[in-house]
Amino acid sequence: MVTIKDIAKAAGVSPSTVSRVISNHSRISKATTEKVKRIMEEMGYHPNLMAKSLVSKTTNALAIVLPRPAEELFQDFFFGELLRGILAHSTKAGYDMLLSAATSPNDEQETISRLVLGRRVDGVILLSARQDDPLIELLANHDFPTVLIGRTEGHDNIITVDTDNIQAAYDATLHMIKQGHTRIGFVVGEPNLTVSVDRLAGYRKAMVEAGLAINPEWIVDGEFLQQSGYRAMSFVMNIPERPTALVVIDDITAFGVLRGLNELGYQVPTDISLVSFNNIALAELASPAISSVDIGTYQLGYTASHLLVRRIQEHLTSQARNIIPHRLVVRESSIQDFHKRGN
Amino acid sequence: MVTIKDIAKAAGVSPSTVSRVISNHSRISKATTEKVKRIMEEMGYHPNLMAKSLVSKTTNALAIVLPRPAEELFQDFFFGELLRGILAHSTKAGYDMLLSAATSPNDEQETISRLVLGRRVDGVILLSARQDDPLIELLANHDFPTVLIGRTEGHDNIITVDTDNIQAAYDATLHMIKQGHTRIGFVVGEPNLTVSVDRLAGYRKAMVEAGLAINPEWIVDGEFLQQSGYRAMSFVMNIPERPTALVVIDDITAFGVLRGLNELGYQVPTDISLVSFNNIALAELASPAISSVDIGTYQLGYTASHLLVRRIQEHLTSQARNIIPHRLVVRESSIQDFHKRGN
DNA sequence: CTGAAAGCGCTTACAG
DNA sequence: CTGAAAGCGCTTACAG
Repeated sequence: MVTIKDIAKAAGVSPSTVSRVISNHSRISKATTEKVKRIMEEMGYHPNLMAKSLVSKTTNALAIVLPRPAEELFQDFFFGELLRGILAHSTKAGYDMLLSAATSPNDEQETISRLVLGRRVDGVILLSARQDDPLIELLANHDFPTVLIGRTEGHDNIITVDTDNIQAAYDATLHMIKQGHTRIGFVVGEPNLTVSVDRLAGYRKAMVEAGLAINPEWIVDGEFLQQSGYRAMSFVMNIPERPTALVVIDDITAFGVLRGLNELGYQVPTDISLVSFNNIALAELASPAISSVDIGTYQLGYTASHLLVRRIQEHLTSQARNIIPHRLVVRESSIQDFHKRGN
Repeated sequence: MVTIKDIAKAAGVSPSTVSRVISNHSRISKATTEKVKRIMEEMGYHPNLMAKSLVSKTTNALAIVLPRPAEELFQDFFFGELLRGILAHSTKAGYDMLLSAATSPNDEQETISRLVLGRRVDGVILLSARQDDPLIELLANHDFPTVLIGRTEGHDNIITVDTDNIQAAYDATLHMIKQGHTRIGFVVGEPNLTVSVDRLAGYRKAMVEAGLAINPEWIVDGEFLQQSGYRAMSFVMNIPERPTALVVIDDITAFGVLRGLNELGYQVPTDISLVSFNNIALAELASPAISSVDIGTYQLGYTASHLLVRRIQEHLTSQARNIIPHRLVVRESSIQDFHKRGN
């Protein structure tokens, strides 16, 4: 392991000078700079990042905290796309990303304390928000640079990047209403995630504004669906006044819905229309292709990293709440004509 | 920031003693241990991980190197599942994971040098193997603890965890042959990935052993497929002696194939049968459900982390090549009867 | 069972 | 433009 001292000795200068050359310090003669750089090259010098961190009190690393249970999350392309956006920026900004998963809630607290209070990272990105998340509490109390993808209340030192999920669900539902549907159902997700709460609210809002009734039986449990798409859909389709359209919490769930309907012999969109959220790559490859609200997932991730780095480097808390625009991508699953035209 | 010195002072002992309490050193009196622990709790002490790393010369962190272009990889559930397995183990073993993406090949070398030679991590997991990968070269030359998910040749200090892809493709092809197919095609992936090479080889082997001819036109370019599943499939289905079955490089590509066939009005498996690889969660939710070789993706990841940690902690190079067993999961896409029974 | 001292590899005022 | 010195927060022989 070649150190700064070795370089200094070989170059006939002091360690301080070598250090200054490395950090492009201004007042170093060109001659020295060149000589030192040449020798570093020759001797294969690489600065010890730990030593650097210790004295600079920065790590040039960020942590991504995966929502528990990490078991499921990767089943969703959504997180992959989010990671892609985060990494695109953080790599460019010169930050390493630490991926932190926790098995239990206690575990999670401990892991984060260790990383954050142990100064292993300079900032944290939380990938999802629960109601009254103790983790957010912890980070806010320490005023630790944090960006949450999602929303939270009552902590204005936590920067958030989010979709306007109420509006997004409103738009999706309105799309169905415009297609002439009046009996529109909603397939819910995990209830204590804010995203679930918001999307359901947007759906309700659109229905109410359009003067349409909501039959509680039209609200389908997405969790139940996972166990058996067949039975869940069988139940929905046998309600006397069954919905003719469904707004589905996310694309993966929509795949389950599609599958259940298929097994029952129903056609989408002829028998029932579908729209969902996130617009993962496969939504387009489903048969029929699934209409989905594109929430700019990559952009969410990229922006999260960007805001976090800015917060760290410039010590300025930017706007607390940042919204990434969404847009509905209409495909076969919600347009009757698509099929009839044999598209 | 409360340090070991602060604790020492408050507890009326030396910093050495505090350090020993933290690391559960044997010969420390119970009384001192308890007092120090209590005070650490009271004062909210958290060890500075960077300082610890500097002196112990270990980081308790591993790096995952994402294959370039990171742009695409997350589009595949496969990597998510792999990450899940890796994290499951590394978290348990007390290692943090660093996620490293590189934009360009040069960049990649530089990033890895920085992490590895800068002692930021104790080991590296490479997620995919190319022919003559310079990264493998670099890591092998430094004898740096490395696990490759895939295979490589001529570096016996690189531990590998892999699927027997030749056998897996052989099995998948044989499955088709047993269904009575004689004209079986293959949809290839990126040609310079070893996994592509191996799966194609396994397909050829099965065909040759069964005495079946391979028409070069039956080998379909998966890359071309991405641009237009429609045109790629249209080409295949219009070959005079068109294949009646396709072995597809992976599930995502199979979705593209399915989509192209659908647009052309062909039925799977009635008109053409399909089998693919990886068995991502969505394979089961496709319509029809896709037959796929389950390669134990989670297990691949878990094992990779396990072997790496063992290599680091016990300094023993385990078996260079480790194979995770695979098994074919048969679904509708390759069984005519499935459909006829209305399953 | 415990402490004083040296050191891990770097940075950064301070002085010249 | 450059160097000597102190220090970041920890660990670990060495000595008692």
